[in-house]
Formats: sequence, structure tokens, C-alpha cells
Amino acid sequence: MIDRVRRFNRTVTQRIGALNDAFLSSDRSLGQARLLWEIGPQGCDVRLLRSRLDLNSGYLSRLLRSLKDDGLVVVEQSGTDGRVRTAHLTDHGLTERAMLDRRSDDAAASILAPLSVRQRTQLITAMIEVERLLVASTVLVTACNPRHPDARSCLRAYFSELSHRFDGGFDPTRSISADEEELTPPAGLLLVASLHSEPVGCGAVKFHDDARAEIKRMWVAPTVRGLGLGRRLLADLEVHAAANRIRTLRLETNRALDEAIGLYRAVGYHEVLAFNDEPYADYWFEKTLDRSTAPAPNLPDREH
Amino acid sequence: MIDRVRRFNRTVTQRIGALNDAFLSSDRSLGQARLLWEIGPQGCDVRLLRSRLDLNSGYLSRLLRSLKDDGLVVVEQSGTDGRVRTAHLTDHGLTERAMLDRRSDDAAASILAPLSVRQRTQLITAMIEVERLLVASTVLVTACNPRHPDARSCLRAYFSELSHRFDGGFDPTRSISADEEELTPPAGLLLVASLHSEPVGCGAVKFHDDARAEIKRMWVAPTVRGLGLGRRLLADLEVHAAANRIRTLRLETNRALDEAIGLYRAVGYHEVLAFNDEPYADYWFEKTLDRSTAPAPNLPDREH
DNA sequence: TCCATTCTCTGACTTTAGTCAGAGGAATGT
DNA sequence: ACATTCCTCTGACTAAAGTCAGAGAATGGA
Repeated sequence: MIDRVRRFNRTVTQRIGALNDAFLSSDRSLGQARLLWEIGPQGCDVRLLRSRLDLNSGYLSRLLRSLKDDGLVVVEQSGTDGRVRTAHLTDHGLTERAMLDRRSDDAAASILAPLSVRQRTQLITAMIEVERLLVASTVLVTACNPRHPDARSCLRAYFSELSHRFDGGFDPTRSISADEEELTPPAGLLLVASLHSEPVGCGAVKFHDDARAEIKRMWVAPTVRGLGLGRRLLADLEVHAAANRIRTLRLETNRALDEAIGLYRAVGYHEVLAFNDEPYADYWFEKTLDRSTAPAPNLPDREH
Repeated sequence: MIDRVRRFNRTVTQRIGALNDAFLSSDRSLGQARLLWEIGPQGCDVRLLRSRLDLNSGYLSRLLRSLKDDGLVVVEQSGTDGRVRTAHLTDHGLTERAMLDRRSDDAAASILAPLSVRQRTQLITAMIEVERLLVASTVLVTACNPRHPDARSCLRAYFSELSHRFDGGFDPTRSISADEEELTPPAGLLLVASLHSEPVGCGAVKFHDDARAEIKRMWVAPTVRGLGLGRRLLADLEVHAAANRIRTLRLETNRALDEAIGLYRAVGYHEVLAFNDEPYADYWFEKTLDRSTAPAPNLPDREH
């Protein structure tokens, strides 16, 4: 399999690398072209450009100035924060960016051109599949302090989604607690999934004194659904639970959350009688962990 | 569709680009690492390295010397040609190359690691498909003088294959002619398909004075079968024929060539009575070209 | 209010990647 | 045998890519 990945890598970089040379075929350097592209029609904060292109601030500043000198870009103070500067494309810059865009289109078209109609369809289908799974594999799952901004943003999104999907909304204060204290080791654990450092999902476990624990806060952002992320979060939580000598995992859920219910059943949770009085719950599930099959947890730990 | 190709491009270069950084993570420069890799365990002629890495001779020479100075490589006269020099890896060089290999393996594995077993299978399947079709799209079909070395090598391979597959072998002199004269415009046309400048297939058409022409010399190298190349060559020949006011295409073939027969039928050739006395033919086919659907020929012309 | 931090820019660097012209030795065709 | 071509190497360049330390302005928190 690894061999296959490497072979794919070789073929694709060869063919697609040629495609990227469209960027080089202008009289700008690659760095300038990438920057021109990344600024985009709406403009972009310099700090954002720096992180997106992963460039040293001195170097970026210099690139930006060379574009400014050529009249493609203007840089001005950002409205909200006086330290931040925002780059905008001039008309001239927009024209040149449009040319890059057209060249990239042509290059992409030249990949499809030699193929038959049927082959094109097959290629696009396979490309979509590869892309989907590469994105899935890019998602990073890390243990995260619930006070971290990424964690907070996930929990906020989670609550907001519940309040939309539940009949009659959702009020966290009426629900059984899983506060920051309870989701911080050793009391519990919160995992956050991120894609390109944007938080896109979470899941938590709340340990009890006996060998039991509860799964809480399972949420996956709409943009990354269908990538198996829920299953992955759940599996990682189980690994952590097993490492903490947990034998039984329990959870409750609402009938509106049908994908979640399907997931729980699919990975071995079975319905049990209500084990608490959570007002928003319609179903209660339980799973006994099989410690023999539990692999060692190997999650990178994000700085708290 | 073009949009999809570009999106694939973006995702893949991001994810696979990171994989390629395994090469950069050594303390060698990218150029040195690529060279070290390309020399390989068996060693390699310098001229071959130059063409494979597409490097300027001065630059390559310099890179090679830096590796030599570090004791990774030795360069010596090639046995057969005193002008050519051959690079070999020393033990030290082999060790360092093995490290690059291991890093690339690790990087490839890190793409599979976050995925479930099922997702891995899906990814590999889709990767194989993308790769197959990208290779198909990389094949270049060009009109070629039959005296060109590439053309000669294809025709030689074609005859050799016929002599293996036909019962009782194949003797070109007994067969109806399609010599170099007859396959050179305006008498006829030979198309050669190449992959990374290696000839991998051919197909020819021999024009007659009436609006008829014959398809000859259809051959696809075993390494690139299943990529739709035969169909593409045939379609391109038809386009050229139509551009030369040909209305009817004819061809004869041997019963041993079952893939070819299948292809001819699939693209609209129907069997007719023997129209010549080719001793090696078992079937005769004919197709009437529909000029309305013939697109303009857009083949790049290789220098003759 | 003050101090630490953030953000951008500048000058002074280095390394990498690459080009170009030409030299010198070896092979090839006539 | 001789001119031509091929292959490699060298010196002298250039451009791109990037690093580093620090300056100056703005912001945020104690």
C-alpha cells in the first residue's frame, strides 16, 4: 500500500507539477505569483497571507513591496487593528491574477484533453475520491484543553446546532453538565479535530470513579461530514478510556441526531434503559470495551 | 470538470507536497537529494541523470561534485563510451539513500495512518485509477516520419510481436507493403505515441487515389495497454483521414489479434469480404467516415 | 499608565538553483 | 586524417528564496 502511495505521488507530482508551471510561465517569480493569487480579489490581511503561504515576515514584506512597486497591489492599514495591514489588488493586479487563473484553467484542460469522454468522467470521479480521503487524512485529532479557543468554538457550534435541531431548542443549563473542569484530565478529556488549524469537530469523555465513563459533546462540522471523522473521534476516545482503565462507556442522545445514532450502533453501542434523567435524551447507549484489542493511544498532544 | 481538476491539484499538492518534504528534511539541498535518489543503487550515466532530472549540464556537474566531496558518490569513465561518465554511490551514499527511502515510506504511511482500514482501501483504489488515467493523458501522439528512430523502434516491436503471436510466425516481405515511402505524407501518415519521450505505440494510414485509405501498423506497447491508447490512435488516424477527404477506411487483421478486433468493432468497423490477398489476414473490416462529426485535427507535429 | 506583546517593515546576510560560454577529451562520419 | 559532434567539466555570473536581528508603531492587560 505504501508503495502505491509513493507511486501515486510520483506520477501526480510529475503531471500536476507541470500544471503548476502555468504559474511560472508569467514573468513573475513563483513567490510573487503565489502571493498575487493568494491576496485574491477581496484583498487579504498581511498576517493571514503569512500564515497561509508559510512565509517569513521579512520575505513576505519584500515580495509585497515588489508587487507594490509594479502597481499590482496597494497595502493599507486594516480598519480594526492598527498594527495589521491589508493588501488589495489594483485593477492592474486583478488583470494579472485573472491571467493566472486562465492559465491554470488551460493547464487543467490540457490534462483532460487527450482523454475520451468516458475516461474524463472516470478521472474526475477518482479525483474526487482521492481528494475526499486525503482531506480526511489531513484532519488532526488532538487532546485539547476545553478553555482553548478552538475547543470553545467547537462547543459553541455544537450547542448552536443542537438548538436548531431539537424540537423546542436546547438550553445547556438544563442539560446534564460536562463543564470545563469535568473535561480536563484527570476528570475527563476533550478531543478536538482540526483541518488546516481550523477546528472542525470535537468529542469528549467524562470519567467516573468506577470503571465507567460517559461520551459527551460529539460534534462534526458540516463541511467535513462524510469523512469518517465522527467514527475516528469516537475510536480515539475509546482508546483513551481504555488507557484509563475504563471498561464501560455510556452515552445518551436525542432522536433528532440520526447520523450519530447510526454511528453509535455501527461501532458496537447497544441501547440500554435510561441511566440518567437528561431531559434532552431519547436514547441511552452502552458499550463494553474489549481491552485486548485496544491499541496504545498515539495522539499528539496540543499545547494547552 | 476543470474546476475539479484544479481542486484536486490544490489538495494533492498540499498533502503530497508535505510528503515530498521528507526529501528536504535531510541536511542536503533538494537538488542533492534528488540526485542521490536518482543515481540509484546500480549507478547511472551522467547523461541519463541530466535528461531524467532535466538539469543543465553545468549545474548537474556541480551538484555531482558536491556529493563527491562528501564521499557519497564516485564518478568514473563509462566502459562503452569514453565521453560518458557514470556515477555510483559509495557505501556512505547507499546508507544516506536508504534513509531517504525510509523517510518517504514513513511519509506515505502517515497519509494512511489516520484512515480506517476501509478508507485506506478506497484511497488506494482511487489513487490507482487517477494514476492510470494521468498516465494515459501524458501519452503524446504525434505524426512521425517512419525513418525516425522512434518510429523504427515501434515498427520493429510490432513485427516482433506479430511473429510471436501468429501461428507460424510473420515475414514482413510476404505481407502487403506499407513501407516508409507509403507512410510519409502525402502518400500516408504514421502516428507515434510516446510516454516520457519513449515510443510506446503507433498506427498508420495509407491513402489511396479514390476516397479510400487503409489502416496499418496498429500497435500498443504491453506496458501501456488498457489505457485506451489504441482507440486514441485510431481516432486520430480517422481525423487525419477525414482531413484528407477520405470517406472509407479499410483494414485487415489476423485472428490472433483479439484486442484489436474488439477495438475495431467497438468503434464502428464492420466486417466485409476480403478486399485484398494479404496472406496473414483472417478478417477484413471497413468503416465509412461521417465527415460531419470529424473534429479538426490538432496533433502537434514532431520534427521529422 | 506602563510594560509586554503583536505586527510590519528594513537592511544585511546566506543558500539554492540555475544560466552561459567555453575548454578539453572522446567518438563518429567521410 | 580530419572536421564535426558529443559529453563533461569549470569559472563567472544572476535571480530567487529565505534567514536574522532589530526598529517602530499599535494594542492589550495589569
